[in-house]
Amino acid sequence: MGGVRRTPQRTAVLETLGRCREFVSAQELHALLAGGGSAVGLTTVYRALRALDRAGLVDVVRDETGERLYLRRPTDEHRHYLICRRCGRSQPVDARDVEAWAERLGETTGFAELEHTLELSGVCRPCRRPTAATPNGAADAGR
Amino acid sequence: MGGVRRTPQRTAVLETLGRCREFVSAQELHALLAGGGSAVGLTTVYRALRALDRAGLVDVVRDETGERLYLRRPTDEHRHYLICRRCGRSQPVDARDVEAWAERLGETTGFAELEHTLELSGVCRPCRRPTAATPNGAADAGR
DNA sequence: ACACTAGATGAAAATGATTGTCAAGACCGA
DNA sequence: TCGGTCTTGACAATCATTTTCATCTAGTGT
Ligand SMILES: [Zn+2]
Ligand SMILES: [Zn+2]
Ligand SMILES: [Zn+2]
Ligand SMILES: [Zn+2]
Repeated sequence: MGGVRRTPQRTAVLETLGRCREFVSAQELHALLAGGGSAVGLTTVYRALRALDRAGLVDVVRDETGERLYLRRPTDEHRHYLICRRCGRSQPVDARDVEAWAERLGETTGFAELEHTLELSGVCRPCRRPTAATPNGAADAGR
Repeated sequence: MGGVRRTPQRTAVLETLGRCREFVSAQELHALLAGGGSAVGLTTVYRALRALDRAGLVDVVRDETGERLYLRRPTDEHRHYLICRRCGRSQPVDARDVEAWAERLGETTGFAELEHTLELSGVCRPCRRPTAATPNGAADAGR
């Protein structure tokens, strides 16, 4: 009985997501899918992403509005990213120190089943230009 | 010209928030205010909380649904909290190591104006009872 | 005390991501 | 091939938060 079933929709979602080099929202992914032939229902995109999240195959961050953004994860352990508030570019950071710190937290606080989310943001070098004004060359690359 | 104006509504929001020992949502705060004589419009509660946030007078966390929760901050520097997923109890943690780590991140990555949010959750000791069943004594304290 | 105006209020409507519904369709083992 | 289970997707429903906009007011200057 039962198991996760292989369907063209899920395949499409995973493939399209895999092609994305930056974090994308469910809505954006849905649009991308619609654009490239394979139209998948928005509801299905949400469900697929949630499944991928549970399966640990994607990293999830929330932007300032609370919207969830997904990125296919290369490794098998969770990561944290530094994301540019201007252009959306993301860069994985080495957070092993934080991971260790978080782990230790369980022992010192008496809390169990610890979980953590760490959102890092800033302004990347390319996005930092002299005086303002300039509408930023490659205007808003991506999200 | 210009400035923040002192109004009874803002006073009420700040006072009521100050009385809360745990994180509360804007909606909850609005209900509390309505309960205790001073009725303040929901919109105003939202605006007041946003202002308090900008002023750095409150700590803000987002629960798993993305809803924002506020707690009046005792000190003048930001803090991180470990929050129980069962009862909502919160406990400030010493995150100086993480703060230092985050600070260093700017130098190594070239990103500027770094910001970070760190959400920690777990299950507190009182919420961990033998086998399930028992509806947990002080059933759901708070949120 | 009075007038004046940038700020502030709040009821109601809009927004927008996410989830629930449920009938119709597809996968896969027997 | 058959049937039960898992999936899909159009659409409606949620729900926190934001906009709108007409009305009010704190606070400054006269
Ligand atoms: Zn950038
Ligand atoms: Zn981590
Ligand atoms: Zn607890
Ligand atoms: Zn911090």
